[in-house]
Amino acid sequence: MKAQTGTDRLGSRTALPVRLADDLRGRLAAQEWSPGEQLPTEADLVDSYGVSRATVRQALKTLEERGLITTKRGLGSFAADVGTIHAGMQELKSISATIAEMGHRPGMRYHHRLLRPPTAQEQDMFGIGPDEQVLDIQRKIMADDIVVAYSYDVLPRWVFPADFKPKDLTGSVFGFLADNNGPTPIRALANVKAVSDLSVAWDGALAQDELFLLLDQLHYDEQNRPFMYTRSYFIEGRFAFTVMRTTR
Amino acid sequence: MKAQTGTDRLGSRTALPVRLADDLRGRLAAQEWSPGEQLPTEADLVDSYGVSRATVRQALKTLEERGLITTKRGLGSFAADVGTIHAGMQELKSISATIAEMGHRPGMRYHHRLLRPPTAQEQDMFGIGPDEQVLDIQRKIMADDIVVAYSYDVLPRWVFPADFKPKDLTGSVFGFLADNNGPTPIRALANVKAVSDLSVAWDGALAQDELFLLLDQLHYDEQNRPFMYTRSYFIEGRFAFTVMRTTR
DNA sequence: TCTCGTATAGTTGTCGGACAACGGACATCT
DNA sequence: AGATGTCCGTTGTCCGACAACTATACGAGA
Repeated sequence: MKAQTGTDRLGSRTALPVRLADDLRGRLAAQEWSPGEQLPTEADLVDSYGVSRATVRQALKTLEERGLITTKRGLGSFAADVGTIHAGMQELKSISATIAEMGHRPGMRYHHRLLRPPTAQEQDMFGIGPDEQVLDIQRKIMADDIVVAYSYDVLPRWVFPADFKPKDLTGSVFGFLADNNGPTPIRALANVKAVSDLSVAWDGALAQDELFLLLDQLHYDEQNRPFMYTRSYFIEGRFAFTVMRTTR
Repeated sequence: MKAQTGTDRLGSRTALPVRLADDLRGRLAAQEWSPGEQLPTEADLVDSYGVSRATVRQALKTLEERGLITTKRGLGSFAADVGTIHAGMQELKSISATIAEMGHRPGMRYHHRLLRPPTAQEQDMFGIGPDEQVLDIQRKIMADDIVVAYSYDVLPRWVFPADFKPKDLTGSVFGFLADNNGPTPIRALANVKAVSDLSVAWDGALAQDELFLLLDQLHYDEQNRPFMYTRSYFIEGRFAFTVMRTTR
């Protein structure tokens, strides 16, 4: 009767509040409640989803932190007006997934990918020795065949299978790791900068005064190990970045 | 004995989990636990702070979403290694407060501030009529007397007291609103862009090829009303922006 | 009729206790 | 030595209860 065993009205086997939050997010995106309108009360959600109030409250909390709803004590929760649910810079997803969610066709073109010894900085960053190798990637990322970003990535050798060859990597890096028993990204610390550097593009396909939004980020896995460093140069104007800022 | 009535080990009258999270954040910043080290268990925190486990869990949850700790079922919560606690772009604070937290002395210099009729776009954005006025602000924001940003702000007239004169506004806008019964910012939706436009600086104090990180944001209050639109041009390199990106 | 305080119902915030699910450590068996 | 089972500590989820808060309705008094 309860959702303990698996599927009641929600998906399969991830954390219960996460599934509930995702479901509500979908209903919000579908405009089930117009902006400012009151959502079902916590008690109603408990009944309709068959989960405990603690679970409901945690799901509502994350939606509130993401700015999709506001909750007022003694009154209820209300839908915020964010017409298009913004993907949001703070959600950690692969660039390809983000492009797909925006309704475009993701693609990529590898400029090079090779195994090489790590620099001193990379040894320190990944906690590896000078004899362990790293995979060095340079690629273009495209949406509907239009270049939206140039990305420079570095990963330590251990994230890949023992018999890995650089040529095996074709599509999304995250996708490859998920399929090959690699680490799962849990979070990333990103530095955001504005840059204007002609040399980021190796194909000379850009205008003189091209601007980039640089996301300089280090990804961590479940064990809190840094396993991927990326510098992604997004061509200004071809990719929208939004951040929902909330007070704690 | 319990923290119900007010202060036990925490501050005064904000939400309990928020106070707890802030306290733990401080202890984390003070390196009370080294990276990877286990924090007290939820049961321990319940005892030491005199709050319920629900409160403890909610506080830990927000710390986890901010990337300060990681929690593993059956094991415990562990301090993440983020040497300097990054302010974070997703925390909604006034620029002045952020500068102060970074250990610098905030300052600002108003270029102009005047009441004027709203543009059509502003009427739509704030939901006001053409006869209501808006306050138009242009100012420089400084840290230790160094200019770090140029900011263009627009607020509808109703956020200010009836007898308000533009000259009354001297320091932080958020501070003024808090002191004068104005709306409290709850969240802001920010667009992040890289720009290179000489005309943003009215004092001609910038070099030719100056770069900016533009935060184009709309602030909302508790009633979900937009009440402040700001375009802040941060001079690249003088202000660090980080985003902790997490999977939901 | 209007104003003001009070009662009331509805909702979220916090509390306490309980059990299930999970991961590690250790003992046991083969 | 290696595999297997058991125990124990911790987090995940559930349940029920009460406090705190808000808006509304109502009634007393002017």
